[in-house]
Amino acid sequence: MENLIELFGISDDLVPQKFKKGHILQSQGDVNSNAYLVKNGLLRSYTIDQKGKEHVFMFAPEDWIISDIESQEFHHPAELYIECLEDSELIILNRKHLASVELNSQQYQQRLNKLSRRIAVLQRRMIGMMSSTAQERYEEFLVYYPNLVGRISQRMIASYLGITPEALSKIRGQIAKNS
Amino acid sequence: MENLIELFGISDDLVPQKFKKGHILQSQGDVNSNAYLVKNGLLRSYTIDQKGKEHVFMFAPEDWIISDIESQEFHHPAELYIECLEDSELIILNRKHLASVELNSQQYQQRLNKLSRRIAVLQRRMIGMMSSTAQERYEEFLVYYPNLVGRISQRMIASYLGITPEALSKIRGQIAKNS
DNA sequence: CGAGCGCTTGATTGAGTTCAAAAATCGTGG
DNA sequence: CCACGATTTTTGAACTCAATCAAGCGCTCG
Repeated sequence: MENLIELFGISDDLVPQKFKKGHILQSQGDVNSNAYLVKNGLLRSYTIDQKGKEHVFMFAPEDWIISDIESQEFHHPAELYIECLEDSELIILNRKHLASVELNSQQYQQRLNKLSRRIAVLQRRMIGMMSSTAQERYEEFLVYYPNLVGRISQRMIASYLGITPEALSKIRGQIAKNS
Repeated sequence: MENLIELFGISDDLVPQKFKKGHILQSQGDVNSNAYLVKNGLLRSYTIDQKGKEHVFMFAPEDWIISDIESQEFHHPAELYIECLEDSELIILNRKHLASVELNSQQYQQRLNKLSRRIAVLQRRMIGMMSSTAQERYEEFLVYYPNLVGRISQRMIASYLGITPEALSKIRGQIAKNS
């Protein structure tokens, strides 16, 4: 946890702030987007597509950092909403912190490492999306995020998996039957 | 192009090597994986799933860098094959180059920038995968990679889009009819 | 206590897959 | 440069997984 903060080369003025469940930290289209370090609680990022449907992009429980990278790094309008799924305490990292003064080599390495890890996760998810059925993806989700399952509504999990809540409910019924 | 090499802090011993179309540079399971900088030609990375089906993960034309990040960065067995789709000239960047001696701050920033960009691309692709039909994804592909379309077989494009070649053929037929 | 939200269940529909076979294109050796 | 075999692309019919539509149950929190 401590080293997550060191990652940004700053430790003053980074006081955790409290937000209520349901609070939307930033919206699609926002230009000055932040990154959020979760001290405790749970966030999600998501988009709303042309047809008005939500798609969860990622969840961020304790010790995770969440942001719209494209917006934050390239100053584009954000594609993602970021929302509190629980009452949460967050450290807000704005552009000033992120594009901060000279970092040392180790801090850079840590940042590179974090980004690489995220790419690895996305890579696995993309491949799963292309090669696995909804049921297989759900079972994989249970394995990878066992501690999140109880905290997140089925609706959100379905949205993360790229299916409808109805489809997930049927899959769960199916799994329950075979055991 | 030049600055792509500078990105790795080295300019000696990085001589382009030639490979024939069809050559497989690395396979699923390989542990000592490299990154490949394409001077000219065209590469793809792909996996083969449990059912024996190929899924194209990305294409890399001139000036792109391609690698299995998880393998390269975290020393895991590679999940991706990397293959030449055309006769190609490549600069091979092995771990020694990538985990190289002290980079300067600008070089680090460039690397962070490259990784962020790749995340942005993956993010867009994931969201498209969840919210768009096969036809919409194909049309978006035509817009984003107009210069690749003629160089890549329909089979590969279908695989990149996450559909079968038959489905893509029907989509193309449909589009041709309406114009 | 009631209204609304989340989850389930069932019937119907539809986008894309699978299987099969024909037509077009590519590449290689003669 | 042509011819032949192999691969790619197209087309069609049957099928499947997940979406949609609709209705009902159970909570919670207001």
